[in-house]
Amino acid sequence: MSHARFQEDFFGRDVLEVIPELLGKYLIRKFDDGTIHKYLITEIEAYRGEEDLACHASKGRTNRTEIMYHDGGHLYVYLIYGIYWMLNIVTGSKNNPQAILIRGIEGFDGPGKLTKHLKIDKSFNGENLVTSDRMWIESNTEKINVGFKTYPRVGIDYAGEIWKNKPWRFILSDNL
DNA sequence: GTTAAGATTCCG
DNA sequence: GGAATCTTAACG
Repeated sequence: MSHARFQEDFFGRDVLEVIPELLGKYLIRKFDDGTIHKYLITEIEAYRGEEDLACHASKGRTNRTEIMYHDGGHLYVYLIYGIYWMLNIVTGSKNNPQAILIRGIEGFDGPGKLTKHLKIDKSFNGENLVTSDRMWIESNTEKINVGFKTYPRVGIDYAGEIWKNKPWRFILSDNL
């Protein structure tokens, strides 16, 4: 099969619409040595708008969150705890800050672990998944319908009961 | 300029 | 449970 890279229209919708569809799809990484690897996306979380107190954009538009205000399809990458890079995919329309945190891919569970393996760093912040030659998303032709379960998001105790309890963490089930 | 806290992981 | 480790944002 030729490339089935996802385009702007996929990422441009509301994050809650995109997130169940992103599960079970492939994250493609082309490393500097030219090798291309495909990773099944197994665990992701949604962060939705300024009203979502767990979303970084809840504090408004800053240099850090600027990328989330762009239209969908860009990457939002930041360092957490001084050690780990977090990989997020921006979704939604322009000036509508949303993102999906990639928490797990096949073989590498944990947002900090997978970015280490994928060699993600700050240079990926703002990367465009539609035009990038080192990272993009492809459809999965083998598994059309995937099962998933939802859970509350992780590590956001500060966000208050309402947002803390939103079932916006999606995990791929053993499917079909 | 200083400081507090964080979308995590590993070790004990 | 605690440390590692550094960027961001909120002070002033």
